[in-house]
Amino acid sequence: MIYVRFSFFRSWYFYTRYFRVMGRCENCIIRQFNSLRAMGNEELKAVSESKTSRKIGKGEALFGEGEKLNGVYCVRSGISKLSKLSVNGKEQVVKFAGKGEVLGQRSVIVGESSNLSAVALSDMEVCFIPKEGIVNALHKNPNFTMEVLRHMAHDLKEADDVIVNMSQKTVKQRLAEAFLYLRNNFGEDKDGFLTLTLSREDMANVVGTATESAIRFISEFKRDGLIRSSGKRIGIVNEKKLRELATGF
Amino acid sequence: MIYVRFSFFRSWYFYTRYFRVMGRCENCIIRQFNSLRAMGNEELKAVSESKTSRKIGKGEALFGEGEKLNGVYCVRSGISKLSKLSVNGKEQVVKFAGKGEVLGQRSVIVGESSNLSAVALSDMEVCFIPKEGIVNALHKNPNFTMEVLRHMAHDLKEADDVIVNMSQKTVKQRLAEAFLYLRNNFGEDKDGFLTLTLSREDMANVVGTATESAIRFISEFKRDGLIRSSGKRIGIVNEKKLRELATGF
DNA sequence: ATCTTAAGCTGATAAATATCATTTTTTCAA
DNA sequence: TTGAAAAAATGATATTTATCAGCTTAAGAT
Repeated sequence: MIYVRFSFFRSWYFYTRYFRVMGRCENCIIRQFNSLRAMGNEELKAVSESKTSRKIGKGEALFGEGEKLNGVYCVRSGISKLSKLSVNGKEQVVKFAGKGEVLGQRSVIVGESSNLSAVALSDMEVCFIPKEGIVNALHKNPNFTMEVLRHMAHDLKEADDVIVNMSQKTVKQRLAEAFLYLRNNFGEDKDGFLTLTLSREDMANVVGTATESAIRFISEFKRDGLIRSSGKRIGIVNEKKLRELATGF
Repeated sequence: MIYVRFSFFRSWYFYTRYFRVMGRCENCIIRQFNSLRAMGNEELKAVSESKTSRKIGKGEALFGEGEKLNGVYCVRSGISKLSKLSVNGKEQVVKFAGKGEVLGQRSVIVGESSNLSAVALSDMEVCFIPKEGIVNALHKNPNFTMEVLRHMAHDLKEADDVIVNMSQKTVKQRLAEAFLYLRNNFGEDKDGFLTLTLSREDMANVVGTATESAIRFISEFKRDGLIRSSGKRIGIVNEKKLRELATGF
């Protein structure tokens, strides 16, 4: 008997460790940041019951390019990169997603497999929401659909901006912009370093350049007093100059 | 009396010439190609009554970057480029829109002014649909909203692909790809030339390079027998090789 | 038809960026 | 702590692309 209870306890522990039920969606603060806030009570209840929560370690993948998604991921904490691999093995980071963002929406909506891969850049807590709940709400709740549409419209505009930047700005300008973006979107810690710490390689893949080139410009920025660094961590020293550089004066 | 009738006739002629009522949306074939097909009868009737039709001459603008849009444009014929200007005056073409496509949707949905400008690359016939009809349908008809969402999801995926191409492919590769794209999407005429004829400058702005560079590669493609040209018109000669070039073998 | 202007083309050169090779530093596991 | 492996940094060089200048051809207006 004792053995049974012990075993039960162990499996319960295991369960909560790897598929933690973090509580009810209705009470989830994260929801306020994304389109799920437009869901009705009934829908939210259904989602809450079908969702599972997971922890993703730094470097682990949420899903890969070309993978068929059976639902979306709602980020509770941590940051993930969304990227695409080319034939020659080079990676391009298309977007970062942090707290409150929903990943995989696009694929679930059009019913295609994902065109991007999602990899955790820091330890993450995410909720997995099976697609049925989403698809159902999309067909029945115009407010929700509208909200999702608004988010997608926003993403599309951002993507257009990235295209223009890619074609019209130099690597140096894009790099400067990337640092400002990282600070605006993910903030900095108490020591004034960017919260999101990226490897030089990742940085290069955001900006769309060779790793060595990224490193060279980062060194140059340091020499010129635009940024400072401690290990991988990078701090913005002269925001004004960085901004001037990024916009081309 | 006769004078009155004559005058009436004249104004009617004027009206149909410049704001031609092309018929009822319910019967419009174009609708089959875009999200408007998901509209209900009532909604379609309202749209049909509020819409106006316009002709746009080659080179004229449908709307400019930063302009506040009071509705969307549905393309009946002709092709338009959607592009963005940078501070230094360089233009980047982000997308082409031909028959059946709806322009300005994104801006109307989020209620922002347009982030892109739309200029006719050939004479166009478009229907202008005031935003009220669209917004109304978006809030009341989940099917329509869903359809718009699907289109936007598709655009977003395409935009992501463009980002990756911009950062990972050479100008030559992107140019080869552009020719294939133009053939796939807008076809070729009876003589085997691409239907959509672009200036070298526009071509460069699609690919994201300097006009001279685009010209150089076009010359090279001609020398290598990949394409041929007659004036501005360009014909694809060796699709296989172009494709190999574009994908990097 | 011709004049004018814009577009297309080409060469020379400069600038930006990638690649390869090597060294230094950091990280992390034994 | 140390030693191996990964990441970062740097130099040398090659490649790609942009810029500038001049020249030719095509197109549109009078």
